[in-house]
Amino acid sequence: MATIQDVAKEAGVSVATVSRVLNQHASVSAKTRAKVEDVIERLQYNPNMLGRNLRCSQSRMLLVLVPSISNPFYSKIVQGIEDIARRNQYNTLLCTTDSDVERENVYLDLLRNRMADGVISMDPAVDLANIRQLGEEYPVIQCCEYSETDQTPYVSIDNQTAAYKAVKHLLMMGHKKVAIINSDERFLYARHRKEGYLLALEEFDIPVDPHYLIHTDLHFESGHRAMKSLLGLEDRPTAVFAVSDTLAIGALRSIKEAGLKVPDDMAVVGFDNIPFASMMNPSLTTVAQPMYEIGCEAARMLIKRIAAPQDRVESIVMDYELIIRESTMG
Amino acid sequence: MATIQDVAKEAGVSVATVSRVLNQHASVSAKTRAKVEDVIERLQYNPNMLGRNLRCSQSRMLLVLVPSISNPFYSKIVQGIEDIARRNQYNTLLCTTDSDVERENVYLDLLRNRMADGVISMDPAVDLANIRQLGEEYPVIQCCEYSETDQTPYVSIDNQTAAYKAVKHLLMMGHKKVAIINSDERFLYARHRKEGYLLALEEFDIPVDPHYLIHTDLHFESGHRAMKSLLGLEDRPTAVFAVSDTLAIGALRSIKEAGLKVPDDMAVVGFDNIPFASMMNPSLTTVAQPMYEIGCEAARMLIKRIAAPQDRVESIVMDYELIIRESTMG
DNA sequence: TTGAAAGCGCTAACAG
DNA sequence: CTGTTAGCGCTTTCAA
Repeated sequence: MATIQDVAKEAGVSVATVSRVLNQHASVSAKTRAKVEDVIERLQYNPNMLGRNLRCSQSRMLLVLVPSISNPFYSKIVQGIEDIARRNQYNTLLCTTDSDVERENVYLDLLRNRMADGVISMDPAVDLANIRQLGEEYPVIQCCEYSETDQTPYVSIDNQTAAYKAVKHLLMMGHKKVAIINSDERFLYARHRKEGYLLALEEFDIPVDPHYLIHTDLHFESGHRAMKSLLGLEDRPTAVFAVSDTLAIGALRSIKEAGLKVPDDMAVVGFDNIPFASMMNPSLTTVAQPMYEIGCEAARMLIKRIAAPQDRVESIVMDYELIIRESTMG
Repeated sequence: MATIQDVAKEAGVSVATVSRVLNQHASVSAKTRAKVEDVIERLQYNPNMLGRNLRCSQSRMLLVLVPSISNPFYSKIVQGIEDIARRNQYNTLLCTTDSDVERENVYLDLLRNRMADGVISMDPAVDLANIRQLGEEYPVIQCCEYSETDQTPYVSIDNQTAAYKAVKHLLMMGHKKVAIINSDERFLYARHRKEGYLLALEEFDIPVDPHYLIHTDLHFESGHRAMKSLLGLEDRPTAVFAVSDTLAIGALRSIKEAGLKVPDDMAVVGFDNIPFASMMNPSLTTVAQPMYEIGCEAARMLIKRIAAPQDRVESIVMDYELIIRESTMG
């Protein structure tokens, strides 16, 4: 394992010169440069980033906190982050928190340890007070889930309006009994989507039935279970709005197991438009989030912030789109 | 940002002592330890890993190369890797290669740059000669896809027998016309699964119809397209074996769009048993790979290898299981 | 255009 | 049990 010293000695120059060649400094004569490059090639020299990172006090690493990597929604966002990171010579440290505050905190140590130059947090479990304080000390971007009360920049969509439109679509199709399978309301997006749901009901003068309000996590087993309990209701709904495609997919399965037809017996709307949504049978009506672009924007914001920590970074609200498919329009 | 120097000065001890406290050395008196820990707390000191890593010449980072993070098959494996890594104080550097050799090579530079202590490669696109050479210089573990000719340790399943059993299941149900949607045969697992397919056909004295052999990538759009062309055949098959659940899911969609019934008009078997497989309508018969455990084993092997690079590490062949569901058994 | 030298923050001999 | 010191590999003044 050759070091910069070896290269310098072999090329008959100082380590400073080798470093300059490595970093494309203009102030190196063509001849010297050629000589050094030749030696680098011959010795198969690879700069040791551990040394460089210490010296430069940076890791060129972006910490990305996701609740789960299994949900294709997050994978898509991560793809966007990675692409932008790579283009800016950053690497991505992807960490799965399972929405566990403690685990999340361990990962945040990577920031404090200087193993990461900044963090994109998608983790709804985040201790918000914590994140805010962190945001004052380190470059932090919130993605999808965020705190309304602090200044940490975020990228998200208008969850309330999006949910409102999804539910309105069901109501316009004549449904009077619409349930919602929501996630935990400690998450802002869950609160917002519920508000949208309520707004739509109100507009159509439909009273809220508390039995139609279910809270759970995002796994499709949970969607499956939620739908099952909905189907067991005395006065069961004719349509359901699930705040995540994974939940909706679980719900579809439940309905099929009960021998019912979608959308005739039960219409279903999901949220996110993960790639699987269009492959389902029936295909899933859903609110499409621009997942990849959300990731890209978050990464751009973070990189900007790392480069100029004191600059103000504007939060971004992205567009969404209701995609109508078979699960509501047979 | 306090350094170890600050702590030492403030506590009135040497940096060596602080370092000893940090690293839980037994040889520190309780009193000194308490004093130092108190200062650490007060100064909110966090050790700078950049310094430690340089000094120790390690990054405590595991490089993980996956073709794609969108395929739940890989996400599950990555979960296993991450869990084991975390338990051993390693972090995971997850990199998506898109099966692009060049991108992969850029990521492998992270090894050469000492930004990672070892690598788990699941990338079928890997330049095999390359990986072998790398394996001589660095800790490398191959996962799922591997080279038969070199000594780099791997963890995988017996793809040939697994495919054989999957196809045999179809043949036992009376199918005489069984197609295979395979991926690129530059991948060992693709060659093995095809061999298993051929073996089963041979055992049942069924001649191979070249029209029933399709090669493509793993996206479900590709499965969708492949099935469509299969359905367009003059003498179309009555069953299909897809070498990945994603392909099978695309195929299911195609069949439904053609107005045909699964499994009556067309039986479908997938491979992997990703979580979505059981949620499909109809649910998908598939070969279950122990994805999570595969990841765990790969991580264990790598960590062992990093600790003792010269020790021999045995490759592991894991079990699989054919899971029969509605897509073949109505 | 180049080199000498300092130092990023940490760990680990070695000596006491 | 604790301190002194060297040095991991690199970049970057500063001076020549």
